[in-house]
Amino acid sequence: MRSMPDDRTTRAVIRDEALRLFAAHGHDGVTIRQIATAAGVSPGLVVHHFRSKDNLRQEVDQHVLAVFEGLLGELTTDGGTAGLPGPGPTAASSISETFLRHLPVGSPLPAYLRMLLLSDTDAGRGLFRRLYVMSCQLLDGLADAGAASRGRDPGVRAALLLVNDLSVFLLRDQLTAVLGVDPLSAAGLARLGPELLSIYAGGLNAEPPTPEPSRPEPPAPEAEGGQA
Amino acid sequence: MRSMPDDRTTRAVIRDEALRLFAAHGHDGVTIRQIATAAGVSPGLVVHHFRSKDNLRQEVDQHVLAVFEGLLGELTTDGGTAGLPGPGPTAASSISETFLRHLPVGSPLPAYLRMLLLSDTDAGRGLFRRLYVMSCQLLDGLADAGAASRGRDPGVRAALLLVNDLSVFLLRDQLTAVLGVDPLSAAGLARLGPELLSIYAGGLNAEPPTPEPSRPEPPAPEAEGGQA
DNA sequence: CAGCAGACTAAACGCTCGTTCAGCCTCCTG
DNA sequence: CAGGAGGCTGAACGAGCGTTTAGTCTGCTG
Repeated sequence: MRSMPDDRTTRAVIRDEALRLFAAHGHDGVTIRQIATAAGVSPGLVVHHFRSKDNLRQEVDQHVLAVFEGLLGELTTDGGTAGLPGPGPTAASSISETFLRHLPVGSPLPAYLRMLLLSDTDAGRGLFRRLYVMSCQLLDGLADAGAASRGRDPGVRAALLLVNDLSVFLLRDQLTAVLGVDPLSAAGLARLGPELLSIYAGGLNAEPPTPEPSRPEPPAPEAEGGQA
Repeated sequence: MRSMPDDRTTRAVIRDEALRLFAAHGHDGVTIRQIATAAGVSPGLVVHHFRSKDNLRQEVDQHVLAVFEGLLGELTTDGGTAGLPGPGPTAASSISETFLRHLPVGSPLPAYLRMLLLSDTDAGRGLFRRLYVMSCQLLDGLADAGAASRGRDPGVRAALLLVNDLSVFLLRDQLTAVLGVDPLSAAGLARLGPELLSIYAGGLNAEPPTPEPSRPEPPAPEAEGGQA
């Protein structure tokens, strides 16, 4: 090893490149040879460090879930609604948003978690269950604080709040193409947040505070459409 | 051809089996040999009828989208909110629900559309754009009827309503595992619908009409209990 | 200095993939 | 009845896959 540009071991480099590629193309869409090339090593070395491709997949899964849990720990010790000056319901819509704010911008972690959630694996089901429990606790907290009602069926309401939050996450690219702005970027959140907040605060019939009676515009959603 | 159990041509049988398998496992998760076996023919015949696997994929895509458009035509001529006696906002939450009611129960079409939406292909992007335009028109109609407000940013509000509707669709299996009932079955809709309607009608703070102040239930969603 | 352990590579194995090819059988037509 | 067209099969090809193996290099240790 003549020159090591970073302080990660070769094993960690392979793991990180596998993470990045898995996140982008899914577990089955990536070959050991691609991972090896991305990490700058030979395919044999990947198998030398991790016993097999399936074992590498499991190890990356565990690593991602561990980082995720660690991040969750930070967020709860910080205080769930810290940093947001708005009223209660904000927290309900910020599970993924708060999560993203604590990650480097180019991190492959969100995409990996998205892939896991959609992957029909035990890891994905466990992750969703984890998020569901969190959503239940969050709704319970909001209800105790008087910021929200538990509704007729609290378990269902918590599930709805969760999947609605995740939908922006899962359809991020599609929304970007249609709205002209990444919904999870700062600019996107500035546009999406108030609208979602308005619905959660007063339902679909509540009137918008700012007097701008512009119509919805079905056509011309193309890139960077500078609409209202 | 000694005995043909149905009136479809062999070509149509291959196409339908490809549709079913693609819907379940994605385009890259299915081999020509699997499709051939499912259709009861040899792999060579699949290539004989469709020039290549990629061409078969495109043809199945087109077929699915054509059926989808046909169904959309039926729904709009039937009248958008027909069959639903509830108030206005019902229609906003029933794009996928109304859609599903017009399909045979075991139809692979929903799963195929889900896969397309998540597939990062031109077909998927076109489908989402189509749904977005529909959502914009639907919000516009609701607003004209006084059933909903266009909000501060109608384009964003329409997008949010769409992705929230789609989220139940995309996470159907995960919700089934957690709630113990398929959210898109009749029983599931009976549980989910009122809750969503309540949020859309009055926001998160509106009190439920039935006096059942039970707590949200984080534990015991279905089979085996929660982890760390 | 001898030798062992571990990081690492290059080559090759067996397998499955999409695709091709030669040929059979069964109609339909002249 | 001759003959061509098309549905259809089984075998085979080349490429790429995950994995195995043999062997090289390097640094540590006795």
